[in-house]
Amino acid sequence: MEIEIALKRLSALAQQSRLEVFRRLVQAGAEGLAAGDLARAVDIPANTLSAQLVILVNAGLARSRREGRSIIYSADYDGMGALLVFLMEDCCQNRAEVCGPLAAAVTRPSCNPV
Amino acid sequence: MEIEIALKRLSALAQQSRLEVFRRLVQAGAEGLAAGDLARAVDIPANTLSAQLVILVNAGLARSRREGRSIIYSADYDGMGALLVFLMEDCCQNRAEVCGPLAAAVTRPSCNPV
DNA sequence: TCGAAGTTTCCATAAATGTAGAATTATGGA
DNA sequence: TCCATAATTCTACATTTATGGAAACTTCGA
Repeated sequence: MEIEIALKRLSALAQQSRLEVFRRLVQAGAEGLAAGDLARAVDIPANTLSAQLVILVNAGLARSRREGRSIIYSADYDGMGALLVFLMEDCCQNRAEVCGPLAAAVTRPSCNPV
Repeated sequence: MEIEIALKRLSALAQQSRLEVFRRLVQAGAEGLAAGDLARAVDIPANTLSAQLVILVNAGLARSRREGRSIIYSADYDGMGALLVFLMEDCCQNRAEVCGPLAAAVTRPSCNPV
């Protein structure tokens, strides 16, 4: 992954409300959440949230689609996975000290559903 | 990990020169690098770099120690590992879509030295 | 005790970011 | 066609962040 993209994604996550929004999107799964519902859930004015969502989408961490009058946002798992791989490989050079705790997390059952 | 700490670490990495500095520190390994050498390597004025290093240390991504007249900086692997675990577990809920590519990375030989 | 090397702190300035009111656009129902 | 709903874009303002010159601090060798 190019550094510029990694920086964009890191910046997108490095902000209180955007990180919370992203987590909610992950929880919501593939169906996603309408912008309005999201705004109510995180208690942020619709236009402010809209600006945050633009940043997440632009960073490749979320997607949007229209459904009637609503616009539905969902987490971009591929984008997030690629960021984690970048941090692990390019940034940390697969150092055992960093891999260790992560290997434990990645091999947990929740991470490998049947 | 607390959200606040995660945000601090993400912010610390979400900046061009700091990300580069962190990568160099990872490359340098446990011995680390003197602030001055680092400044020359990344071509940044000493005082500017110093401010960046404060941010990395404060975020728990780097450590410093004095050696004679020099101050040696090194990457904090534990801090970085914890951030990755946070992103994987708390943030992404160990979703298989995100774990997948990461599992591949984590099981590579370079990540599990003899 | 002095001076040089290495680094940080102080400070001011420029640039980027976050926020939300008001206006605008798109959609669907009456 | 008209209205209400859902969301975005425009705009301005306040806050935060990045940057580097100058001064100060610490360490070591002469």
